[in-house]
Amino acid sequence: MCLSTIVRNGRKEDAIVAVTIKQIADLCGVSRGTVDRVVNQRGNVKPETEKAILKIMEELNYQPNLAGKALAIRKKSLNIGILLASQGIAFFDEVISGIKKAEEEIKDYGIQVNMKLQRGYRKEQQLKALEELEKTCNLIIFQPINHSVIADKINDLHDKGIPVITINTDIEHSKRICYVGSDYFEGGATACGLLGLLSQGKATVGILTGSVQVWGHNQRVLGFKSVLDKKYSDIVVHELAETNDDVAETRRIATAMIHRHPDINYLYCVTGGVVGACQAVEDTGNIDRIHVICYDKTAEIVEMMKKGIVVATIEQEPFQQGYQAVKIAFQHLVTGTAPQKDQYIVKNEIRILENL
Amino acid sequence: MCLSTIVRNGRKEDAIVAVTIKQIADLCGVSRGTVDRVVNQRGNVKPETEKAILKIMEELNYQPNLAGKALAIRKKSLNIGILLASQGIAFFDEVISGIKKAEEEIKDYGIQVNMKLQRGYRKEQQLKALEELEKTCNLIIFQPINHSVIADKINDLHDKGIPVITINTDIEHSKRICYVGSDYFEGGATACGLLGLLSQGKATVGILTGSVQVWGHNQRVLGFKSVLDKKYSDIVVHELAETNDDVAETRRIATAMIHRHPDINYLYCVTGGVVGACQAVEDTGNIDRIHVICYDKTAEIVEMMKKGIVVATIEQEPFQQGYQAVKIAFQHLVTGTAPQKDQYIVKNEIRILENL
DNA sequence: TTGTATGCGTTATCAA
DNA sequence: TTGATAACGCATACAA
Repeated sequence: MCLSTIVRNGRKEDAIVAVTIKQIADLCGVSRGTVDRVVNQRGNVKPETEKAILKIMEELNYQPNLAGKALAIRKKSLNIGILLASQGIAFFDEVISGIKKAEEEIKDYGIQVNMKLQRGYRKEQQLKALEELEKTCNLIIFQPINHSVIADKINDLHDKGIPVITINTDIEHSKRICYVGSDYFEGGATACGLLGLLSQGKATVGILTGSVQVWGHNQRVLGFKSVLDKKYSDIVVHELAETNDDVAETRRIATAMIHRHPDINYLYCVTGGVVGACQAVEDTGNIDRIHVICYDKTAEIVEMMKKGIVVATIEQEPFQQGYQAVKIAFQHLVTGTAPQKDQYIVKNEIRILENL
Repeated sequence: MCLSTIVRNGRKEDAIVAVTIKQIADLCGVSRGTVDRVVNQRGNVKPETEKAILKIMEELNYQPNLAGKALAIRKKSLNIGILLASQGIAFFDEVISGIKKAEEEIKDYGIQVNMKLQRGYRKEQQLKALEELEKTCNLIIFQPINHSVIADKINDLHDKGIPVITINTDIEHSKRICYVGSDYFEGGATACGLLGLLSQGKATVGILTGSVQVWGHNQRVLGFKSVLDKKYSDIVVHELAETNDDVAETRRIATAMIHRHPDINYLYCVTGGVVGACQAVEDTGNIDRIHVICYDKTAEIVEMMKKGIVVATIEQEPFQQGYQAVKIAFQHLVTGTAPQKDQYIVKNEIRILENL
């Protein structure tokens, strides 16, 4: 059903009014209670009446009114739990802004948001936090560590009736109801496409990844290489080194890399520690010759863009990640229907100094 | 007031429950009706009681419940009118998707959306459509033609109690309550920054603008030139030609331009007619030498990106333009408060083949 | 100047 | 297996 009236060239295409339970009840000659039982599948309805009601519902394309539901649901005080390993990572500030914005929009539906922020990626710590949250929450949004223990926990929660939405990072073999985050492979492909354009197809690259254990990091590298293989035979990748997302380590590793391969003129930072790479470029006196391509838009990265060391960075709509995840959770809690998509993929956005 | 509970390092920061009119009434020892009169400034309240109620409202940070308002308001059936000069312009398809999405979210609040799509930019036509809409709508979202007659009409509507939100294009000296759209100057700056990076600071450019009469087009050219002057002394702009957004005309003009200046290696399309520019590149046998930078992501532009003629395009979140405009309109209608910002600026997003 | 009653659409409880 | 009724928070018409 659609409330809108679209007028094209003066002809009205449609104009319909919403249907209520009361109307259906009247049409079927039953009470609102009975219709409610059918709509929400509570049982205890004579098969024939149920069939009749379903038919009318179908015909009139009944869709429950959210505002009405909201008011009625209010007493139950539903709870959305959120768990992020965001402590100390600037990227998540925007994610949290998005969460807050969505929370603002749904708060009148009596739905609380309960956010836990952790530091680091230890699976025991994450499990413990999940067990805390499951006591009070009706749905959990979190950024899973890629380990089977976590997947098992998700399935456990699911079976207990607590749906899980993964955010920022997905996990395989789990019953999470959907994923909200970026396409890391595309992110890697974008980096390579960009590097190809900036270097006019001829470059020597050092890749600094966080950890070869992390799925997202690997996906980016794979995406990068796929474009490399397809389009750029004159772009050479000399090395791929692990930095563990640490600035100091990145600085050391990048410096050594530059010394080993003096012809490197691009550093591709797959994840954190970007500032370390930039420092290595400065340390070795290569500001004008070596360019850095990376992800996210932290204050430090913006600084490095102003210095001309980082020439471009790729963002993945952090605000939207938080906003969408909460809105989808809300929809699921209030309507009870499964999300329309298995994955809600945000965009990989290229930023240069001029469109920061 | 905030419903959320944030736990950082195990410490709860806050946990509050929402306040209702009923609670305030009880606390003040008055009836709900009286509180309602104060909240909605309907008058007829003894100054002292009003003061007391306001004090409690302040203390408890009362914020009306949208779901409750929605249900009560429902009988009035508020109407949002939308007017776009979008017929035949692919860009607006996404804007309309955003409008539909927002409409979906607010339809249960009893608010209808009434959308009029026109072809072309004649001010008489636009005035007529506005006069149609004003008969039935409580708020109008539209894309104004930059003419004082339209500004006057906006003020007229405003004075009649019909607030106006401008979308995609803004207009000066008018009482529109806010603008939702892109920053054209930044869009131009982004194009130049990108061109600078791709050409490694050395290029010869032909600029194809739509019309020097259109404010947005000019802003882009100004933004482009500002970056040019600041950063790129080796980028030369040979010509700036008007194409009136027409494909055939763009093709003709661009072809002539290329013949006049055989050293041109970049065409910067400020607005429509991009395909014409690409055809000119093909016609003159310059596919490998001349690159096009443009705006928006239509099917034709994607084609030209695959061919390698368009190397990058800049999008301005068309979906968000539609979505945000309607959501802001909704907020304004339901809460009666002015929008928080004067301008809601969407991002200029750079797209290349890999992150389309 | 203030209070009361009713209804918006849905859910939940109780009685039939 | 059903129907009636009372909330939820707000707006409004009407009564006091």
